[in-house]
Amino acid sequence: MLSFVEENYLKAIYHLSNSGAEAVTTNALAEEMHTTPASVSDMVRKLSKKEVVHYKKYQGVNVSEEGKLIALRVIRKHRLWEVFLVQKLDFNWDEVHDVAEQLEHIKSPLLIQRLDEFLGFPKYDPHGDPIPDENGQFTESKREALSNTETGTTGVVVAVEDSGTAFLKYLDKVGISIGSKITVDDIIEFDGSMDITIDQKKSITVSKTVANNIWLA
Amino acid sequence: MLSFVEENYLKAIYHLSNSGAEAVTTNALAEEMHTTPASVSDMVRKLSKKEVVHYKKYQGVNVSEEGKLIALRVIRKHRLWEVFLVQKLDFNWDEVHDVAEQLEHIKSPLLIQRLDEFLGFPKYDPHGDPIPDENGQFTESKREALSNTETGTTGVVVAVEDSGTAFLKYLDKVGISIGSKITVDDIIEFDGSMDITIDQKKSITVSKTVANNIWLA
DNA sequence: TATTTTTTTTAGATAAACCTAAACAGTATC
DNA sequence: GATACTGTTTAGGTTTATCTAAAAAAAATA
Repeated sequence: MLSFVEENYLKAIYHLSNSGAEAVTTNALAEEMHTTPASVSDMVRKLSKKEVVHYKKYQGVNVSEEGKLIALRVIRKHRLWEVFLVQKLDFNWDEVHDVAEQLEHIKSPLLIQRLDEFLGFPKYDPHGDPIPDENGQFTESKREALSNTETGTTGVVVAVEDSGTAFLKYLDKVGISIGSKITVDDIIEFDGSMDITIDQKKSITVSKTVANNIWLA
Repeated sequence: MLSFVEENYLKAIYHLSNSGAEAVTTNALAEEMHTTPASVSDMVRKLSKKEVVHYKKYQGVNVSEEGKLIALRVIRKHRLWEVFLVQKLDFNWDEVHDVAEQLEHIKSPLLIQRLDEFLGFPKYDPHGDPIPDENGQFTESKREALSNTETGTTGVVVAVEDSGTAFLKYLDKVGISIGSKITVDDIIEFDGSMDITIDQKKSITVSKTVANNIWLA
């Protein structure tokens, strides 16, 4: 049985190795965990002894098969709680993260099973991120960053890459949410910004940075 | 901000001083917390420095006004989560305690406020124990043990004294739950057992022991 | 290739929550 | 009132997760 802290490290390692380099460096992990490289070295050695990560000195870390499953179960809990908070308790999607960060560590398989059922077995969280099942399996879906599409493309927003408050507030302001239908009207070559129409009503221009953070399907 | 462990000590001190002696002894607290008297001494000194308990060496402990409010807020969270587990996630009332023991330490005033609202501002948990408000105030209610009533009395079950699995299973079997309407048809003087009617439908006989553990209002 | 810089690890310390063993305070018994 | 007993506290040690400072390894640069 892993501690809260160990679970959080595992989640961070899984997350980092899923978004870039194959081996997660000590410094990157220290930054992600808001701690020092020295602390990371200690913890990683401990996780390695528990066989939930693969680790060789100076070579970075990666989750083991067992560690990956543990990380995915924590992610599952996190995302199910986010659905609960938004759908049942009327939280805004930018208010849920800190609370879900706590709730994800509650240990009770029955609780998660019942919560899943209560929520109607959701497959995506309020940010559009997929919810793995208890075996760590995702319901696969093809998706594409808005910034990768061509003029004339139409798609539905299924996820956002950046879950930070600032970005979500911006999306609320311009009227984009999960489920919004977006049509690409024009792409400005100069800076990669895009003219888009939201739900066939409102037309706006979004920067390349914004377009990079919106997933369509 | 208190740690999980400190919150649990505070809850235990509050609980013990509310059910017996005025000053809680080190040994009693050690037993309640499943730890050693030495550990209790350490912790109590620490809580005293934080001014959440009153403590003089060799004289036992008691919660301070501030400590009492903290303890009551933890109890509030515990009981609200119990209501959630039973009402929304279909837990049996004898399955909720361990999970609520974890959930009670989640720190988010907004979460508790919204949960309270979602549950319809319940005043009692599934065992009939009263839920304090955020200021530690209980909604007072007059209640009476079934065993203390007279023939002809009608009342609603508002609480059970014994929350053990065996008793709760028995109540489920005979069809008594919180909210059941009970009419006292006859009292057998010989052993104090009672003939009662449940919800104006089913008539059964309950022993004095059972009647002692059911609260009516 | 030698040297500098960056990254990573180790060494040694700290705080929280616990432990065992020993000392001390308070109470009961003779 | 001295002695024994029980209850409580202190002393010293452990584990977990952190830190700073220093050492070691790897990478970058001259």
